[in-house]
Amino acid sequence: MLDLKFIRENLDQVQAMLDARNNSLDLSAFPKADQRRREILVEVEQLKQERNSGSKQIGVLIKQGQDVTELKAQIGAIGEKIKALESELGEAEEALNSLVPFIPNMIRPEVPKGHSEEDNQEVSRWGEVPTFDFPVKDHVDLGTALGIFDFERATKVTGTRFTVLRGDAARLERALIQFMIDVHEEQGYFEVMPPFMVNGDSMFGTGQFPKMKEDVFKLEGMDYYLVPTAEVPVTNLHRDEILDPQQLPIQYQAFTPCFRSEAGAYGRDTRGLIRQHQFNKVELVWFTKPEASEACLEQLRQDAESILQKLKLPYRVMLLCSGDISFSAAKCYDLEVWLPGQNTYREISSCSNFWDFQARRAKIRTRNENGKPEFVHTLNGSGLAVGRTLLAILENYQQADGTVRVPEVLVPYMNGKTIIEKQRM
RNA sequence: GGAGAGGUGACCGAGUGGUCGAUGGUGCACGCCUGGAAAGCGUGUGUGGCGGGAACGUCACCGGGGGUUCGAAUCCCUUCCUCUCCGCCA
Repeated sequence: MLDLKFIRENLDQVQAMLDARNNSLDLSAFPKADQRRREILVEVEQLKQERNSGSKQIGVLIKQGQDVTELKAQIGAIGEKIKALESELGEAEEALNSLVPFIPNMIRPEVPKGHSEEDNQEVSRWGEVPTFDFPVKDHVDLGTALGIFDFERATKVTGTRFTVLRGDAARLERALIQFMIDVHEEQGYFEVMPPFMVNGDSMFGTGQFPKMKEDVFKLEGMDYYLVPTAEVPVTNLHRDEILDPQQLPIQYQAFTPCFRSEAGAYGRDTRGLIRQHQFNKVELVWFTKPEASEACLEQLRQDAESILQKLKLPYRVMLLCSGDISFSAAKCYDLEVWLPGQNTYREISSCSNFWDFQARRAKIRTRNENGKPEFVHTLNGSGLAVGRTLLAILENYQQADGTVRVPEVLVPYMNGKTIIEKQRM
């Protein structure tokens, strides 16, 4: 959320940000509602002051045994006025509440202007795109032939966009999770395993709510939601807290499944593991002092990249443009892994700096040098999306006979297994 | 799920309608004392909104929301959470 004062004093900048994001949110109601709120507030407070001192006086007079009937009536009348004004105040606040939480984050100046993912800026590339002297299969064909995926039964058991991993694929998924956590542990991340359901306040804190309500799964009759990413429970760990500046930066990692309704993606990526309602992810989350966050984003990105490097998967780094960057983010890098089956790079990690946007929503603060509370900066990134990593391994490590080599660093996690072959059952 | 007890400031803990943003203690900060330290003594020590250049003023906040009242931490309703007992259960 943006600071009211900031919006008030920089409405042009906020509008320019909306334009850059291709966001058609209408700010025209803001100045009037904001001004009205403050005017009424001043008036209400003045009346309350009168009431407070009057009430105190009544207390004194009663002790002295004097008659207070008339004064009571006077103060009572002030109370009526206050009630009326407060309902007006409520209207002004309602107007602000239906607008301000829907305003996305300001964007860092170095973020390129653009309309869609076409305009994202390539920052770097790592690794050699593999060449094959046989017809390349995509992960669906590979996995189905190997008997490590069962899409049909997953559809029977649950529905579309779910998958059953079998045998070595299930093991590889667990191996990847364990491997990622081990690497990040060494990089200084403290592991937490949070709840996989969160309440509405947490969803608001990280910016999923109120705007993206239709993108998450809600539990019937409860204010509980399946986590769309570990970012939500982990960032909200410190909601309503003032963090000791000496503890910063705090670096967490968390493995969780992620649940997404994919409401806006009906025809897209219907084949295979790319876009599922449920997928696993190891998430990295930072809480930093404001002045440190820009450097921390670079570190975070490196930490995520290191997983791809150790797995020897070719990838490129994209700096998202203003039209493609998410609601809460001020700046975001996507890591895109090479997928031979699609002959293209696909997103496998997203590393974002949220500035003080989430911290303000979730009231996560620290203290500055003068001991005054100030909002922290929050950052997070996938390190990495596990399902897409598995898919990338299958496609990049496939062999002519349809088997798949296990990346060297994962062999110990696979009980020494080096090749994934057709499953026995 | 049934019965009961609670939720107060960084922490402990008073406060059951009136000058209470809240006694006291611990902790913390600064000062005095000391060769130095401990002890002791003194002073200070919440957050947010609004107004103001600032000093400061004012309003709000005693789990959340609503109500009664001239006035609520204190009374009523509702909701969430914690603890104890019973039930159920991986």
